[in-house]
Amino acid sequence: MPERTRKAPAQDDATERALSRLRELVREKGLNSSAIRDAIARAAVTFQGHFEVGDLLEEVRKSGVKGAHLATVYRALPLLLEAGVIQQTMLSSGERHFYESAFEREHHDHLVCQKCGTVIEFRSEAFEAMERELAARYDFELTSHVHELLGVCGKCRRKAAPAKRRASASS
Amino acid sequence: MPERTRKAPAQDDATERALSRLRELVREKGLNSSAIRDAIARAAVTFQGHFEVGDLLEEVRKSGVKGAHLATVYRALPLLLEAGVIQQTMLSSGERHFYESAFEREHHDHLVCQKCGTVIEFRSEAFEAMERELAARYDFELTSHVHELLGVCGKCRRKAAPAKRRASASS
DNA sequence: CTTCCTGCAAAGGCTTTGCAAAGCT
DNA sequence: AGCTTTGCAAAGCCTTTGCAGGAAG
Repeated sequence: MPERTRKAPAQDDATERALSRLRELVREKGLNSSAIRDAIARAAVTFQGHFEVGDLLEEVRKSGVKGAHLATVYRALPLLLEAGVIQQTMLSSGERHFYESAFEREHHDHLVCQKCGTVIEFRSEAFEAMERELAARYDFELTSHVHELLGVCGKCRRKAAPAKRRASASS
Repeated sequence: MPERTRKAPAQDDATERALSRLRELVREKGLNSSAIRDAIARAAVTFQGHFEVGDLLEEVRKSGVKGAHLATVYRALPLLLEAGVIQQTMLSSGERHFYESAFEREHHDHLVCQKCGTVIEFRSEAFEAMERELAARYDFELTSHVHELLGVCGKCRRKAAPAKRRASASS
């Protein structure tokens, strides 16, 4: 198979490191390790893009684990989050719960096209600096943030608005 | 009864304007007006702070409308949103759906204390400017955004930190 | 009179939980 | 052995929908 799921050479290592980290957390908590949970973690780290719980389960099953159950994925999620393997994202008005791989990735935020659903990640040190400043002003200790810009991408705009001739409707 | 729900003199006017706007939208859509929906709208505009659907229903009932039903509130929500009477907010990781009055209010974002739940609103033109710039860079036309800073407020920090001498807290 | 609105109840999604069996250490 | 983990099914939220009667235009 041509490089379908192959990402970058460093990625496979990262997956392993993520698994180690998860196992470490599991050990710290005095829990047991489990092949299924590892498979879930692996699927989560390797997942390209944003996913929902069902997507993750599907991915796990694709990876060979046949009996995996949705409840099990749900039960694994808190651990994955705590281990920093995944993080929650808030796409599209919070109607659904999305996650994405978060291991050894820099924090980033999202630009979401409301027409085609395209998600673009962006990172801006300037934003972060301003956030820190703002938090300080309110005597807050920041732990995280959510920053999502909703709009319409250029492609969709050109597709939808070729009849843009300043007629009636505005804004 | 003393000024319980009295806010500012301009606020009552705003409530009426919000109602007018809603009625206008209703008329445009060829729908009927209804006392209950107005009561829901009124409760929404007057609501102090963020609320969920249940809170809104409660408020409506407090206002004298006894039989109001949850389904009715749900059915009114899209209209209130479209009329710009309320807007959705995305507090605390999108696990629940919050709304807040949005009529004739400037856009603002939130700073949320994860310990005590306090929500502080902030507005920063600098942020907005940067967002516009960033959107432009990606050829996006912005329609809205979500920006929420999560952290711990000073009060909670001072409350929690000094007593931090417990030994084996497995938390 | 026709169409919309409402309460009620039932149905739908998604997520969590109780249980007993199977698995890890 | 003594714990955790899992599948399964049932229970739980929150939200939506179908229906019949009441209200608005």
